[in-house]
Amino acid sequence: MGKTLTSRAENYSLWYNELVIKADLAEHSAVKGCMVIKPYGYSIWEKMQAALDKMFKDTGHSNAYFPLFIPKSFFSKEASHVAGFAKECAVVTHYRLKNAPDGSGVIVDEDAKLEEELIVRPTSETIIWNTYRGWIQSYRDLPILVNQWANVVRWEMRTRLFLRTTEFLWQEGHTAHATSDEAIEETEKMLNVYADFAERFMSLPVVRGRKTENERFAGALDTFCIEALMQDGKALQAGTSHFLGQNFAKAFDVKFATKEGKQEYVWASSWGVSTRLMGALIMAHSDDDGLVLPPMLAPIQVVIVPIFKSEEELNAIRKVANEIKSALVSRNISVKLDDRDTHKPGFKFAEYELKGVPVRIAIGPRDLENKTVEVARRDTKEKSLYQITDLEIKIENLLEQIQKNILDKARNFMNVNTYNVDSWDEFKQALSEKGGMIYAHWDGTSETEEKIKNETKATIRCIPLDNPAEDGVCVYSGNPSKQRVLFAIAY
RNA sequence: CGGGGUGUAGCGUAGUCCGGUUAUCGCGACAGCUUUGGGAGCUGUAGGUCGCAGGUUCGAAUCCUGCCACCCCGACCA
Repeated sequence: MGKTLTSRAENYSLWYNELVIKADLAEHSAVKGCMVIKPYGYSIWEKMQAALDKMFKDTGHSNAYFPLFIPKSFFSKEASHVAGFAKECAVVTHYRLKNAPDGSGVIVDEDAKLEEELIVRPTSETIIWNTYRGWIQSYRDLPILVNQWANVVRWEMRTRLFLRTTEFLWQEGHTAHATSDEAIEETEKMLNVYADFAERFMSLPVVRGRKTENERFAGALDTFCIEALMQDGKALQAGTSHFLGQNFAKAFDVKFATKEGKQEYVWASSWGVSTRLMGALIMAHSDDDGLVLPPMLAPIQVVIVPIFKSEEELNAIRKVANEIKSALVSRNISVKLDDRDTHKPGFKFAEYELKGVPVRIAIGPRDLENKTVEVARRDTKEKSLYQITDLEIKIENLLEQIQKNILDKARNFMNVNTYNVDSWDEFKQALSEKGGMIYAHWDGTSETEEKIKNETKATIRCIPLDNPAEDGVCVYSGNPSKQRVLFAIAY
């Protein structure tokens, strides 16, 4: 069979690439750096979207939609923002094609040059804040709590399916507030929504923290993030939430009248997660046999595989299988009955393992006699015989257990691979030997951060929010430090 | 964007250095029979712009030029 994966130990990055393709999540398109998200992969993304969208709505946000194109001049208005994104923008310069005179196809019509070029959005702060100017006059118009689900384009030099693609899907929340405190509160609230989502739905433990000045979002006063640890010991930034201060309000002249009748600039936050979460999900839990999906995000939670020798046997099993299916569906469990007679059970077992279906129920003639089914869980590969009575309740419990077990396993992995380091030699050795999340003292300067990055490739992922104060000396410079920060090699 | 590698049927590949009948093999697909509690067996059939575009040549998968895409390493980044 051609569907065996390269093992993680052999070549982690090859394993990842093969898994994404063989599990039918996505494939490369004809366009450099852009992927086709296939139905199975997209249905996982839809589950993520649905859960996040509900969390956004529950915290008072509404969805809206802003244009794909941004006038180039908008980017000049916030200096650090343009500095951060200028190098990776796709630019629309013309609006028309024409037939080539030599009949070789179509060419750009030079007569159709745009007066002002349009940028394909790499993020929407500028177009949104330009719009907000018209929406906000008074403190009564605030806060604005808006999210948009959209695609964005960042012309990255090196791409990888889901982890970094030229075009990607994401959501971006953009909020406007009357006070700094309120905007900061929003920034932190949404960071917590992300962390909560990661743990509850993705079974992914994360570290919440604050970015250093170097790693801050272009145009933000403060950037918060959640960082997760992948199985190869590298960290992955899984979501960010920014306190933008009044930077965009000033750039786009968005002021409001306070209760006292004074004109003041509006305070802002923005926050986002992307299809990169798919990459995090895949890399955090999957094994050498394929995908391992937490039940809450699995498109198919339970697959039923009949085992039969004859058409009559299949019919008898099908009757029981359909009863089980209905019982499970009535408890909101998504079930697929794979009664194809064109593939053998072993083939189906392997296929659903590759695709990460959390629970498999096999029913054969023996089971019909004994009123049992064979239940196999994807996370541990354990198989056991279940009495068919109240099966839906048992399966519901099992799904919860699997969800929890995957989280526990990931958390344990993170704990084992998180450690304190107190000297430079130890730091370098830890990075080259095991990777993982390293807590070390840092003198707080960008110079030191930069030097550490150049010498080891490790970056400060964040200054964790729940960081205890602790006196120490910087592992690199030996200068005094008040707390440890989180270092890792990152995706 | 710099360095290295790759591109031959849906997938994986031989052939490329050293040009020469009808482009190799396996998996998969299709048909039939036998099978079905961990990726089935046998027999037969179909499937190819050799990444794309030029060029050299009597003749190009093979040599030359340009381009496109993917993979790895760097720089950049969610």
